[in-house]
Amino acid sequence: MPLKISRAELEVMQTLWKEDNQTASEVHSSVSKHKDWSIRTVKTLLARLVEKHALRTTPEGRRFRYTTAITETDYKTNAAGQFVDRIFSGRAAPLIAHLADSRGLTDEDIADLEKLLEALKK
Amino acid sequence: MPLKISRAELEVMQTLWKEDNQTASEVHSSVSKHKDWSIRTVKTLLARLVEKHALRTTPEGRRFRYTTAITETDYKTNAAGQFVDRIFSGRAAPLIAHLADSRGLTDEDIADLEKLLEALKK
DNA sequence: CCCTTATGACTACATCCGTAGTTAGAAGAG
DNA sequence: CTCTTCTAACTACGGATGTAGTCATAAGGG
Repeated sequence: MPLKISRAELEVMQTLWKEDNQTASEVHSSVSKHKDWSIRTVKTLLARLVEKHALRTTPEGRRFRYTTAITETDYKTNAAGQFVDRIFSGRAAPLIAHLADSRGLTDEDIADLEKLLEALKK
Repeated sequence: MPLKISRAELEVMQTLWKEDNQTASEVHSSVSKHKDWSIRTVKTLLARLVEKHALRTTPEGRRFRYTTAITETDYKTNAAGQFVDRIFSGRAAPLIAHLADSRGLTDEDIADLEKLLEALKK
């Protein structure tokens, strides 16, 4: 089940990955740093994510706390795979080439990639 | 104007990037190798891509030929950029790490990346 | 105890997307 | 000239998405 998370929903997930187990209004405050959404909107997104089993709720008094049901790593791994499949026919190198080309990689990126390659070659 | 192309539309674009300047029914035949879509569906997608200015039409007798109005390279560069921004906060290295981790890179990928890094370091 | 407020449940609605169907006219088959 | 067929144009329709609004209710403030 390849779990589709929309752009707006992802914003909410990211907040909860950073700080798990928040209430709706806490999520709203956190998200407000980036997005000017009403509390309704945030709640709708939370509800949809619960439907999709990306979040779980635990009752606390008369409200909920939301906790992530999938890890950020799993999600990213999946998303990255789907993306390269869709756009780059599954090949990673062309993707990197495009990124390098269009926006340039930072020195940090390059250093990281070198380390990664070292590790891969073993 | 960050030109949104949906999955289905992308399939059509890819066909035209491979072989530009086709009629609707030619595109339909080409696409049929991968997707079991009716000619109607293909035409709808073509029309939507024209609306989005991703394709242009040239009349030929009483029908059209469709030509790409954006290059595959530009599209991919853009898509890759948006993707890393959205999911990986703009950092390429973590994306590669995820790909390497989850599906493994082919030897070819690794070789390509090495060459790329060589070039980048200069 | 009553009123305001916060909260979850449900509803709304325009747009996009996947996937077509219908219609009207041009062009070729006979 | 008539019938079939191909094509563009327009229409359809359910599900996902972005972005909320309404309603009933529980809880806390005075």
